Amino acid sequence: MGRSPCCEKAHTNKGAWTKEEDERLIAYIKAHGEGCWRSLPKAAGLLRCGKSCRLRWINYLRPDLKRGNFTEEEDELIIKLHSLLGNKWSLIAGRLPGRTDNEIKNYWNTHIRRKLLSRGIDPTTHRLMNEPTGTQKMTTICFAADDQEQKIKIKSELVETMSKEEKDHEIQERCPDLNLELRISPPHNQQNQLDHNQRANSLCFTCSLGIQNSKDCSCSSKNSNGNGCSNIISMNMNISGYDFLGLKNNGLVLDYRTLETK
DNA sequence: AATTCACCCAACCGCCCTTTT
DNA sequence: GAAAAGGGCGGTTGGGTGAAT
Repeated sequence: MGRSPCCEKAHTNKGAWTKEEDERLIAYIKAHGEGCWRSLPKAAGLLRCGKSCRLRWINYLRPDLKRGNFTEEEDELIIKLHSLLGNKWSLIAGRLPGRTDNEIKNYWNTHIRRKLLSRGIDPTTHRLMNEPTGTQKMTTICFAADDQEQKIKIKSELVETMSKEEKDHEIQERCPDLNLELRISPPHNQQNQLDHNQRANSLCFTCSLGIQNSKDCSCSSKNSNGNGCSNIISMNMNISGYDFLGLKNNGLVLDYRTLETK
């Protein structure tokens, strides 16, 4: 069974919005707020599809939009977020205040793709384009480097053509790389001086991704107050003022749960 | 000056997911 | 539980604009 169209196409305008239409839409949303896009056009006196109104508002008319060129920092942030999230433009936009998913998507396709290609980086995989393809494999985040079961799982993913030595080396390469606590944290003596309250506020990696109470979550098991964790990422990196993307964060913690909010 | 080409970006389309009935 | 409705997302398109010829 097909779905009914979102609006009556025969009686709706298409194409570029006029100034008058913009003003009507702004006035209506100022008076009534966002929401119920289906009924909005009629209520606002617009001959537009509700979806079209929503898009126009979100991508162009919203007062909190930041217009103008992307900064170098925004460029790098987009690249790093894209390497983590792929074409999840709305999630990426969630980390760039004032930017829309459509704007970022367009910017990616027109500027950043070319920029990466000029650096010899594949914009889809974020790998060097001359990197041998024989070792390409699925990316796995390893939460416990000395976990034998995890090593076996990774080993099974590695390509058949690799020798045992290569596979072992690959495992050695992968797990330490993912032990973010060891790599990014301040020196050990500083580590020990972490304020107890800071620890109490930290989240494990799975919780930072918004996956609370999962089997990988170690928040509740490590601390008497139920908050500490062996996979502390956000708090430890925050000490140096850089989030786990390697970007200066001015003391703000990157919490993936905020990626959902726009 | 006219034409062609390349680029940019606003807007549309169709699908998917979530919520409501 | 199924169907419908609503909203959101990513891919694509097409018109406008400036540069190159």
